[in-house]
Amino acid sequence: MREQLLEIYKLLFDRFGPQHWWPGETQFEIIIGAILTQNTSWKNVEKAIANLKAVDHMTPVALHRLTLEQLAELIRPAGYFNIKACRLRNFLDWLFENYEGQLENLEKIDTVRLREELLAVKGIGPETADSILLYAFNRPIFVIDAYTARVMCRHYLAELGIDYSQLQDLFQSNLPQDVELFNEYHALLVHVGKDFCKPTAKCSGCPLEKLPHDPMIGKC
DNA sequence: GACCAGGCACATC
DNA sequence: GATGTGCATGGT
Repeated sequence: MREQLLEIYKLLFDRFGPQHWWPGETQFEIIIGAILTQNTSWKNVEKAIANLKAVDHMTPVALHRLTLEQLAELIRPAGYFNIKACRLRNFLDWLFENYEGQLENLEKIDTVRLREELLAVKGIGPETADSILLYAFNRPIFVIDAYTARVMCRHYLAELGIDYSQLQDLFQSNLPQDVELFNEYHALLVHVGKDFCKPTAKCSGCPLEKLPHDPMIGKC
């Protein structure tokens, strides 16, 4: 498995190069983006982030001062705006009630505990927590998403229906615990997932095309 | 107009 | 524990 995972990484990196993830200017913006992109295309998230920046509210203090209604209106383009406004508020409440609203106070928390605390925030699930850990806090955690499952299942490297923690363990136990590797690998999987590995797409031109695969495997 | 997009919580069985 | 459903905008 280790060799296969490294081969896939090499094929993807050689074709697409570094992805420079996460798209976001600050640690806080990365976190906000991670929550807003839940089941939503990044293009829509960009509009919501642009709205927040346009009114100079891309900071914990400014965002925490908004009413839920104001927050929801600003993030409307990202979809699910009412529920996501609550989720952002939940995160901010946790940050202010426990860490004085300072992200730097989270830096000293060990990875296992920080993950548990993030998961305890209502609206932050495994993928969102892990995206925050890897991309905002540079912790060696491998992010799993729908694209990851799709690519792995299509190439017979995981069973259909494999759950989040099993798939995450597959990567983390077979790869060096390297933040940069985890960063690029996940970003590359998203890239190939978008371009070539849609449920009904053909594999023609995919850098993984030469590997054993079943093009009929779509959603996992 | 149908389908999909970088999930998650909750209800029901 | 597994499965189904609501949440919502915007692009293809």
